[in-house]
Amino acid sequence: MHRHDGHDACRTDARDMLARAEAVCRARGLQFTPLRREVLEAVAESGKAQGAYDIAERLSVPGKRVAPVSVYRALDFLMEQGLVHRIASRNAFIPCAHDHAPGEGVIFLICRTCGTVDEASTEEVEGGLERTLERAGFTPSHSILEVEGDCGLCRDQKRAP
Amino acid sequence: MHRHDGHDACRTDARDMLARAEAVCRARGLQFTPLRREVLEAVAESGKAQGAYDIAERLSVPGKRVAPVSVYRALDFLMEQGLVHRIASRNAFIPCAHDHAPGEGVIFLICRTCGTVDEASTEEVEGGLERTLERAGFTPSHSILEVEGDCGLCRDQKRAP
DNA sequence: GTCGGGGTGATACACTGTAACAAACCCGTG
DNA sequence: CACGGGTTTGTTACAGTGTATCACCCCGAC
Repeated sequence: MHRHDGHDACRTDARDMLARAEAVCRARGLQFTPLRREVLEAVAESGKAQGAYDIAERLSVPGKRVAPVSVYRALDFLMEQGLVHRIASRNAFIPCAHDHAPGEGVIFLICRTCGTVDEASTEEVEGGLERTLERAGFTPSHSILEVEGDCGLCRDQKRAP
Repeated sequence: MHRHDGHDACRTDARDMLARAEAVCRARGLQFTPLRREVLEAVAESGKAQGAYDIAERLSVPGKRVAPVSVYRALDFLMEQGLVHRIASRNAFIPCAHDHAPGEGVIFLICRTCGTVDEASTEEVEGGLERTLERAGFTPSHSILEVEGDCGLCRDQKRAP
């Protein structure tokens, strides 16, 4: 599982992500264009979840404006390739921090204090969730699991300020 | 747990809900105003999740327009009292179908075919979720659990058309 | 070359939600 | 009854999120 030892760790993640994204696209015969790279970088450069408009603003420089619609298209692409996740409760996006085991879902751990979003595996809830759905006669296709609270760092800082 | 035997069942639920809402407000010394009643009725009259603007339109009649902002205020009130839930992945609202055991969460079962939203208890995933959060050093304050898929009725209809 | 498809730019628009202020209402008190 | 304070609602305006549409560009295939 992915853990934030400190916020500098994200920088390293970003480099890994770009390499992974490049590999994924090459393997699937898809284009990893400059825009897509820049959007992925913008998402990856912060542990926090980024709004599409934030990304657009960050990528815009005097003379070259990146419109939100372009960001959305790049994000759609990146999400289809599993490189970016959408946080429904925040209307925001985060880089996918790790390769997921096939068939396994993700729990998003959203820190309400520092805004970072961590990922955890669903392996320990999968069984109970399946039983619950089975009992309800429901056939799942996609699950959203988002938990808001305080991450370890912020909790410690509150306890010993 | 709440089960949809057929869509007519929702009509009955709606009546129960209004009675319960009235009781809850009286017990807490809060006003169950006509607007709040109408909004709750509008939400309850359909098993589907309703958008705030849909509700506003449904409540508006020639000569008396209900503005979305009024609907939002009523929804905020109803959510605070636990009478209505918000579905984050749909930007929509549903009536709360049952009294929740204290300290227990809800899983929303969203049918992508007919749009109805059912509720299930989190009791069978609670343990695994707590262990996962504990391991991640994360202190939860609020969880969102939404599953999209096919409800029993729609699955049966697909299997035997 | 030109034809076609994917990607991008640009504008406009739809949908979702909130801020701010005024008017109406309720209710207890003097 | 009149007053005063809190709550609810109406109204307008606006911020934030996401999509539709069309034109343009690039590049590879025929």
